[in-house]
Amino acid sequence: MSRYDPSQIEPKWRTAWEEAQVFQARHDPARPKYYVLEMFPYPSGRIHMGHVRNYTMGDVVARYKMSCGFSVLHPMGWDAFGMPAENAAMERGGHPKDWTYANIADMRDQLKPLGLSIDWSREFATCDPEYYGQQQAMFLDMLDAGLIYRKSAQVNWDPVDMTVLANEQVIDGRGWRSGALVERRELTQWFFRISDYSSELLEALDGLKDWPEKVRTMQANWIGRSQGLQFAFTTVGAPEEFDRIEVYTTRPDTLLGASFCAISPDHPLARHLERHDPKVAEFVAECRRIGTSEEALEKAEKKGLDTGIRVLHPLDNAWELPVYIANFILMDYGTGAIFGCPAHDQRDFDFATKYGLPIEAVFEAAENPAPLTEAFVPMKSEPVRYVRGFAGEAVQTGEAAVAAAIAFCEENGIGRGVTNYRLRDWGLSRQRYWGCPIPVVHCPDCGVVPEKKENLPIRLPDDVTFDQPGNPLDRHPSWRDCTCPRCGAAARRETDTMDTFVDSSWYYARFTAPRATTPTDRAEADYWMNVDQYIGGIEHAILHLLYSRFFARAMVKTGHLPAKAAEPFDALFTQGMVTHEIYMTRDAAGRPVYHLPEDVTDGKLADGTPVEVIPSAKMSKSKKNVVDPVNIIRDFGADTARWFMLSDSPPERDVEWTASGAEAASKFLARVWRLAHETAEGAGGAGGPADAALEKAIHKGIDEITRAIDGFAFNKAVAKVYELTNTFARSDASNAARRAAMRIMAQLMAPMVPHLAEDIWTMLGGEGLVVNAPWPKADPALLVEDEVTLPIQINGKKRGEISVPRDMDKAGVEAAVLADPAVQKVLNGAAPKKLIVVPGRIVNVVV
RNA sequence: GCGGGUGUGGCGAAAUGGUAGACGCGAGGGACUCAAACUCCCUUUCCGCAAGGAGUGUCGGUUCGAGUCCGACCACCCGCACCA
Repeated sequence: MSRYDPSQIEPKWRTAWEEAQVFQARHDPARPKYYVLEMFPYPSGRIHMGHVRNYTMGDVVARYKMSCGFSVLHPMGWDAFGMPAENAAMERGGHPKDWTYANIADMRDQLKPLGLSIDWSREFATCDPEYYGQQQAMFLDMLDAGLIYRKSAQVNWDPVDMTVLANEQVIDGRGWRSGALVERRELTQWFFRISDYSSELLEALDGLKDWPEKVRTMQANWIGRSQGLQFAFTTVGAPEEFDRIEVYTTRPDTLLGASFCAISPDHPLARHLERHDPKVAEFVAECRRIGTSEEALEKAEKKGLDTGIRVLHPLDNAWELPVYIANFILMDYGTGAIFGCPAHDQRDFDFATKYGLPIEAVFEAAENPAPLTEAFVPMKSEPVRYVRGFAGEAVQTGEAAVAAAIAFCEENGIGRGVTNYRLRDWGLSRQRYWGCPIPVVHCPDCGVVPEKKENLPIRLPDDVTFDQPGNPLDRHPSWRDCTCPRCGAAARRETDTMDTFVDSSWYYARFTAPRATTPTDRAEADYWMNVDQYIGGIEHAILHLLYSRFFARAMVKTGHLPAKAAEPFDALFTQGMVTHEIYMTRDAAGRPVYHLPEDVTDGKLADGTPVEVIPSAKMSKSKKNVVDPVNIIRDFGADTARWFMLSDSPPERDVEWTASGAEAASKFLARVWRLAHETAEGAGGAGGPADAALEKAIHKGIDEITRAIDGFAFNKAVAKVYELTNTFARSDASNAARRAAMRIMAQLMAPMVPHLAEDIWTMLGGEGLVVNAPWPKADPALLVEDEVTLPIQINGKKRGEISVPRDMDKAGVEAAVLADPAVQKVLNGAAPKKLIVVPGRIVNVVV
């Protein structure tokens, strides 16, 4: 064989790796460990380019660390519970279990040809009873530890399909299948007490040095710590038991700008009024139709209803404010009631304008105050002049004024300073079949009773159908009926299952001992935790990563993880999406028709119809801008797919898939293979100084590529490999020097294109498998240059350059610069105003 | 609406506050070939014949020097608690 043929090479090396069991993670106390984890996939049935990119990046890290002498854990599993399986069962028939396991088998078959360094012996799916049974055991421990409780919460209810809808299933306030107007309903549901950990989860973010700053910022904002004042309004004309309304404010300094009090439609007072006043009932019902997502509430038009009730201003009892029920007040945040200060909050300003309420400025700009045409909301750190202040200086910052206002209110018995968090408890109940059953029983005598651990796993029944609306567990003839684990009386099993975020909140821990008969194995967790490098999409920046951080703490508390694993992910990397152009034509009615990239050549369909090209967007089935990795691997090989996914774009940014880019990647790999082949056949030049130059280039390459991989700059590593290859191809080095150089190139490329690297390694007489070869080390002596080129700037613009010895002192450089003809011409005999010499970098002459 | 991010040639991009455009794609020219494919070599930010000038989303600022730092704005992307 004398040409690069991935279809021959790739299966051969995968077999070799498998036979040598090189990817099996070994608990070896003598060696340092390294745990690389990519976010596990949902088994949709097809892998996509996003998977290829994600898993290739993880594979580069895993293989590189392996070469550096670490005992590497690089596992793979399946986030296998969730709605799509039930939707498939409803739409196409069949069983979610069959659908899911068939998808897993398909995806595993598609993934394996990529040649990932995965320890497949640790594979599991979250829908395996062996996995979710252990999750149930932890649920019981966490329930026992007071980390889980029940309370009433709201869900989206589809009155036609008689089912609970996910937020994504609510489109413009209507159910996605039925089209019926969605209502809010209350159900008693299970919750994790994540909010007990608010301050800890917030403060521990500072320790996550190897997480992206943006993710830590997003989490900090999500947790949302605020300092404020809680106080009570005394009511006038309110029903009995509602003589006070507790409110929370982060701006107590604006108390004298209050013009109304607003309560949530779910506030107890609103609920009370709803039962007696049809107008309130109608308004509250309208509010509930907005849905449960914060996004929908925030985007909805701000509306309120005057209840007729009044409250007394706490600083002036002669001053009454109206009480509104307002659709934008969240019951979950603070006390579910606020006072509105229209002058200094845009939403309150809009509300006051709409309902004709007074707008009184509390403070104005310290300089050049302007009349209010919109809310005046300066930074809290900016000093302003208080015209209706009641505590602190007349001119002070918002921060100082808030502190002074809280102190004043505490001294005068008006209220107290409190710390509040935006983070709400994590509702884990789902009214669905395809999830982990919550292991409790409802007994008429004993109430809610935890299942006994020896009865776990509580398995999902297989004999269910999806031809009727609602949760099949609710109407299962026998599964739901059981006996009380405490008194033995007839009882009902809990039919809610767990949020799939629970499944993904501890899978990383399970990988350390996937077959253990307890959730984790202490010795294995001690050795392998924490995850040294976690890789996944930025879309998981908040929920999945925050829930996992909480769950690890809950596992520590219940003895399932060592204390060191409270923060489970030491380093996090968030990779960008894979995008592609969109090809579109229009049908007779003018509606868009999308076309697969493989059906488009040179901007035309097979029949010659030109297509409209829409700029790249995230690959999605609906826009048909998808490229199937299976086809790419079949046509070009896995190494080409891997190489292209790593080249061009920085890993954290989106990468555009282009057919020409894939071809170029393939051509380049063929070129490297050819150069290696020629070298193996004895090709070589004169040698001599060329040998030394090539050796120097190789060591520079080792240095640069190693640093690029360490820094997650795979695109730069690829660029350096190109450079090195160009140098190699042009070199006049002897065959011996070329052989040595090419072996090192094989090692440097091995994490990225492992099959090709093995082939080259063997071709050039490398010992054993390149995957087992230790990472090459750059010789520092070969990295230094004797001469440096210094650009000369005149007034900041580059006007020339000089070459000087590397260690020339400043005075020498200055003299050389002043002697430069271009500089002399500009100076025209005069002395420069300033001469800036940055050693080894640049010279700037200011004239 | 709120929170976070991104923006540099025809395209993907590179650049510890120090030569803007490394490397690759595409395009153009050439060599090889009967011809083509493959391969190899050269050119390629824009304006300009050139000298030279302009240029990193827009506007302003700090600095000897700004793609990089600061402020305002625009566009797009991610998240918003039951998609995973």
